[in-house]
Amino acid sequence: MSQPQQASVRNRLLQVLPPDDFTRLAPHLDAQPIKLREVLIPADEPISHAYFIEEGLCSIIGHTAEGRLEIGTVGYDGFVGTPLVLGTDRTPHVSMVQGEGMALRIPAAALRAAFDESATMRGVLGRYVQSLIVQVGQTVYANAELNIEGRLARWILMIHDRLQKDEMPLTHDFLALILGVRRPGVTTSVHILEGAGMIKAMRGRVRVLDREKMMDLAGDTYGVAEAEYERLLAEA
Amino acid sequence: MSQPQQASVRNRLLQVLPPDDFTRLAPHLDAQPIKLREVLIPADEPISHAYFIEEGLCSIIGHTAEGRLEIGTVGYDGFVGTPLVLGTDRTPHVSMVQGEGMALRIPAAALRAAFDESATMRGVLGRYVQSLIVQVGQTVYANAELNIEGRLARWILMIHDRLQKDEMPLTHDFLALILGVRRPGVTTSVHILEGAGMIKAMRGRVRVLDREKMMDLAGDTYGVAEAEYERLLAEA
DNA sequence: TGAGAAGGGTACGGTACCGTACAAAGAAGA
DNA sequence: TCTTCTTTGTACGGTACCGTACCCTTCTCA
Repeated sequence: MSQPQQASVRNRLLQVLPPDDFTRLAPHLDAQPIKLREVLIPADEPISHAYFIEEGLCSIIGHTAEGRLEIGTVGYDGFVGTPLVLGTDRTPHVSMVQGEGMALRIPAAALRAAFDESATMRGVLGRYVQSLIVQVGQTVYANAELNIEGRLARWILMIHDRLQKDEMPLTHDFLALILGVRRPGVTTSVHILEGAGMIKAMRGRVRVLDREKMMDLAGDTYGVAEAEYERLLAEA
Repeated sequence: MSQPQQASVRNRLLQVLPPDDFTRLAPHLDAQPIKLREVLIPADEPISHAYFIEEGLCSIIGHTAEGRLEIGTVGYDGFVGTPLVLGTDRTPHVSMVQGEGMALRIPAAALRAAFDESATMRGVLGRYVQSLIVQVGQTVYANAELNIEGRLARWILMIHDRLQKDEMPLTHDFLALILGVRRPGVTTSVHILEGAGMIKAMRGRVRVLDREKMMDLAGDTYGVAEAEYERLLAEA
């Protein structure tokens, strides 16, 4: 009997679901380890499962012939596979694991059925989609207005929220990919953040030291989406 | 008897709705002229109506203390007020009219009721939200990877699709706001596009001359979202 | 018709970031 | 311990865009 209990799940969406709704999903939830660089949702292919993240981190990535770029970040605050609840079975975006952990996986059909049957379920998952839209909107803003240091600070803050660990595995190369900048540009910015005492950088790892200072750097681009998320999840 | 007939609406979402769903909405649809700079959805306030655009153009704008920036564009291809179908009544984003026209307005409660009652309605409106997410994702990409000319070309193409007129009212000042760049930067880029025969610029107006060339400039940032929209609307 | 406003053109120094290249240092396996 | 790969540090010229400033043209309206 490995069905998850609502009291013991870490995913915040599953936590706030009315018990009836959770019961609807529980028989179909399947605990799965998620591994670094694993693709949970491939591009333009039928989505077989949605993943409620319990631990770890997943990026929603827009890719083109010329390159790729992160457009959204999902942790234990949400799920990947939003197209399923938006009435379609595929998307041009890739969802890829960026931090090891665990997810509760549910078959597409089961999620859709539950979504169709329950208005409260639609409310919770819909509001999460809304918060994701706000997050992506903030990313548009950040890419347009902030320099690399600011974007780096914003991104580290977002990851810190979702991993809930002060130390995270991050190479400069990976950060360059995510932020859409040169790798040496990341190196310089990492030094600036480190010099200001915001982080401690080690080979392949970064430790968060001072969130406040990073929030100053990120300015308005950090906080709006986070506040919206909290507001939306607090709604009945 | 001023209720709109489905055969005569120009909004593509209303067109593809099953007749039963359209009938559900029709009694509540109210034809409204939309005026330049009019705010259809204010920030962080209860949304009273959604607007299915029949003609004209609306921008979804992210604003902060330091500035504002367009994150999405809606025309006769969609509607503004997406938070209503995502289970909430407000959003930090502003929806503002950028091109005069007309919209079919519907009270929030009526839209929500219809959304709740009909799975097919959820499908159509949900898929539109998905296409909007893809559009915003492409904007993230465009802002990160393209120079001003490219972003300008992309934006003109998107507006051209939605206004369906070769000539559109656009000041450099406004373009600078939308693209998040300096006004003189826009002037230079407009000249480049004009010199390449892509557009003809006049005081306060721009005429589209050569879409193909602009698509070359915009590269991958134009087309993905548009293809996704067509695919999604074609789904049963 | 003439004043004011709105829109557009141009210039100039400054800088953030680019593309590229190469070397040093840490980790991992033989 | 030596080799090899990954990751990080640093340098260099080039350029796209910035902030700011000023002037000219076109439109509007009294």
